[in-house]
Amino acid sequence: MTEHSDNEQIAQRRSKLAGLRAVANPYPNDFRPDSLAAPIHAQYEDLSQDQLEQRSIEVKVAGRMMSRRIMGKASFCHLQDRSGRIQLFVQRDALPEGAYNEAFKKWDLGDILGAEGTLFKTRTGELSVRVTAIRLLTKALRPLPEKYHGLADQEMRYRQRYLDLIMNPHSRRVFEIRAGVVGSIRKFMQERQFLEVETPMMQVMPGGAVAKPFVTHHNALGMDLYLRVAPELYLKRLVVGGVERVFEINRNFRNEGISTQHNPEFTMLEFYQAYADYHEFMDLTEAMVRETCSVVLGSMACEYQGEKFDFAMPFTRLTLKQAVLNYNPDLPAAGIDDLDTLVAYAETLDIQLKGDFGAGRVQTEIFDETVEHNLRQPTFITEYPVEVSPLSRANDDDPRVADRFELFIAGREIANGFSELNDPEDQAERFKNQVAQREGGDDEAMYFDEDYIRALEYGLPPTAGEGIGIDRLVMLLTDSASIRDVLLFPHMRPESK
RNA sequence: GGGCCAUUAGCUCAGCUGGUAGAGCAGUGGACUCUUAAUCCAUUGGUCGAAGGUUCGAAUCCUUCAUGGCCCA
Repeated sequence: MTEHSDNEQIAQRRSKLAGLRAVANPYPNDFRPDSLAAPIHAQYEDLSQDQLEQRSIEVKVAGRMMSRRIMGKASFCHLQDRSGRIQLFVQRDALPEGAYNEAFKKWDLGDILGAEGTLFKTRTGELSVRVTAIRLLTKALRPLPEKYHGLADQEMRYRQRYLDLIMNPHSRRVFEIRAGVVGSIRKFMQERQFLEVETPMMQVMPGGAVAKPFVTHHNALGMDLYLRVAPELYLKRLVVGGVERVFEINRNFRNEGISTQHNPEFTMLEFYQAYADYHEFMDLTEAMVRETCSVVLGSMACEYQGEKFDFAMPFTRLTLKQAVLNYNPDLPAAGIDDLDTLVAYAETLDIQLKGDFGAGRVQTEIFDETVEHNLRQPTFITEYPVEVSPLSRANDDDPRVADRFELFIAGREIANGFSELNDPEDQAERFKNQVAQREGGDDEAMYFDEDYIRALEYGLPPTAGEGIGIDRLVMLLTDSASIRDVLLFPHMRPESK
């Protein structure tokens, strides 16, 4: 069906494929490599050509042909496997009659080959395989991007990630680091006796975060379901059930705009620990960030977009009010809790406020506008207003603030944690407030979750909880400017044709 | 949602104040048994993102749309 649109090069490859089909199956699956490029280099790089000659090391390698230099009756080419590249030296007279001219020379860049031979060093010192047998394992019908510049078009890199991965080793490296981050965090949690669980992605009532959900439909049940915006309420049900340390690393879905910081689906770590509070979780978070960074980067520092970040030293801790005052010298400290003062000040900043905002909400708006992007080195902001923390425990000394923190690095929110609200009657009141906001037109506000209240009524032990944005952490550790760079298949609008 | 920029051969990119489309790589044919952005000779390949408009004439100017990027909300 795409045949009519084939360009000349694809048409040529198709006709080569037809020729191959006439002789044998052009997609055999009986070649088994016994070596990988990178380990071959690691193990034998230091041997001289004489030593290699003496030891006569035989290898079978497989991979995609990325380059080829034909010099008459002999050729060099590079195979790329999952570990890297290895050069092959292919000589007509070392192969069976016809294999060189009738097969090898007719193959194309991008084809997947299997080769067998002995290791040697070229005159320029590159460890290579002197090939004694070579086969085509998969014919590639489409030509690869240009060998030198590679695939540069960002849109194509996202839409055709497979091509990006073939052409850009750095891109592959980003996703290896991503896997390392997730693996390291999982190990970190398991070492501390947290149990990994999976809770529903499709929920009858979305909860656990202030966000717009996606709606889907269950045909057999004849009902709408929501894709979760957070696993929070389910994880706390598990703590009620006695799973005193629990975590989940999984996808959340939020029906919001797309930007370099936001993808409709993204990955969060959420974890809960009974008999702990938010202070202990700040300590835990510091330890986790340090360990993750040193596991994946081998260092407790990283560089992001030209800026250096050091995780070795203690993270700064600052209350939200103090941070607001620090970055807004014109705001009188005496008026930090006074609604009229805050509103008047917010208006000088052109911040859009709604009539029902209390002092805490206005403080938060001022914080978002003036402070957040300035928090470069790792900084915990504590004592968020209860007004913007519907699931957090209120502070014992000041009921206006919650026992909550957020961690900022490079001006971005990385983590959000708090001592959990485990008073069912207080929680029910706060749900009612959320429902009132929803009825007032705020479609990000929460629903009243009766079963969650029922669970709390059985008793949620005093608990600390936290969420960490994995994508943003990976961006930081891979020096990626856009969340799309750390998602294998970021959301894209359909291609225009 | 708003502003700016981009979209030309399979890929990476040129294309000036409007005059009828180019390079490198890749491909094809030829030479070449130590190359590595291999080299040398020859050569194929285009609905210039889409649709309108202005003009004798549009890749180029204008409008709308599509997709992407960056900045802002």
